[in-house]
Amino acid sequence: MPRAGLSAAAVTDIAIAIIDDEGVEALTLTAVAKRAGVAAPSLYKHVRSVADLHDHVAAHVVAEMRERLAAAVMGRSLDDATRALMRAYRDYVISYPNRYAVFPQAPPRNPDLAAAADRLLDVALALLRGYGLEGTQAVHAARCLRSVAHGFASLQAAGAFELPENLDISYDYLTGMLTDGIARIAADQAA
Amino acid sequence: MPRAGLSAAAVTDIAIAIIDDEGVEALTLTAVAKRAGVAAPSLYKHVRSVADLHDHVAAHVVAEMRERLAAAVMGRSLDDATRALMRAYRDYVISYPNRYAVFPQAPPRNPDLAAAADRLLDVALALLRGYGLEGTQAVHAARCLRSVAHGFASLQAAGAFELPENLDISYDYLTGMLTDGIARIAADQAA
DNA sequence: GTCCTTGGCTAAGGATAGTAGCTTTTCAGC
DNA sequence: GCTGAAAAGCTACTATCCTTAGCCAAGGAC
Repeated sequence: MPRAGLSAAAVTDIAIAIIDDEGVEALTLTAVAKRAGVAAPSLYKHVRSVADLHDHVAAHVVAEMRERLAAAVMGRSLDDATRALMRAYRDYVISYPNRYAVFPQAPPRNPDLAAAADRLLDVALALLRGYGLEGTQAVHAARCLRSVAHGFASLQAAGAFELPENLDISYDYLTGMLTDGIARIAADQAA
Repeated sequence: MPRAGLSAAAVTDIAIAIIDDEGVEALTLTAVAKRAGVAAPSLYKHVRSVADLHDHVAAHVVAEMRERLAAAVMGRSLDDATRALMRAYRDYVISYPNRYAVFPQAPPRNPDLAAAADRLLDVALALLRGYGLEGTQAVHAARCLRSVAHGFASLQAAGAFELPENLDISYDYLTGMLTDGIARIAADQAA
């Protein structure tokens, strides 16, 4: 039995490839094993469980998204940065429609995943700090930002928007709501 | 073997009870059969498959939500109605946190479920018509409404908002963004 | 060259969805 | 009331998936 040269990272990569090709519901240990050219139980040398594999994939997705969002806001500020962040968020979903399904919604109990999520949140908080938002008001603004971005992204990833009307325009309206709303929250903070 | 007196509706009710009690991931035919006091294969007399059962539950949830939203906007118009709709949307999630997880995001292929979803959409479209929104602009506005309401609701249902900051305030900001945004879309339509 | 860690394997067990085919209940129609 | 058929149960079985247990070979450290 020649070694397949697997590793935790390689298994995660295969899992992501499966998700991209066949959707998140196709991600089973059997499917991973088949692609890796290995018997299913062998995967347990690299992965604790299927849930653990899911967490690894999610951590990868969150980190990848954080990179993109951070790059997008880099060198920008205020509404310009907010628009860039929203654009990057949606671009990610368009690039990898199936990956967004593993994006964690509940606060993750897996520490690595939680750390990745925190680093993603930091990007948003840095953006909001540019508006002078701190503390309580920053929390409200972050919740709004997250709700809007996630709401649209999850619906788009799920294929909810069927009508022929231009999605870019819809998203521009949504982005405009958000920038105006953040300005409002910042004004309340100043008051 | 005395009859248990099951029916498709009774099975759906049991499924909903399981979701309420234990979450959507606990909904299995075995669990339903146990509560119904029946062997698992017997359920196939009332249900086509587990996916079919899911669709029935989803149709129930969508119809229930439509009733609540329709009642909330009744007798109101414009921003007053929008605020009432948003409030009712969130109240539903608070009432039945586990049920929202079966809310269909992708356009359902099950005809009954699709019909229920259409009737829910009608409530939103009627609301938007009050703003003078029709056609393309109504589509954009409906997408915004849906994204915001769904984004916040799905995150809240998943338990995403952990911080002690008052959620009502966050949601009020979000609602304010939406009413302002709809006004903007309506203004663009008038232009 | 030997030894130990590592990464494979097969075998097996438990949960779940679903099918096949049988039996009993129930009830409509006579 | 009897009868016959549809409806609603059942057991037995298969397939898929996750997971554990325990064995064996590969391959590097010394």
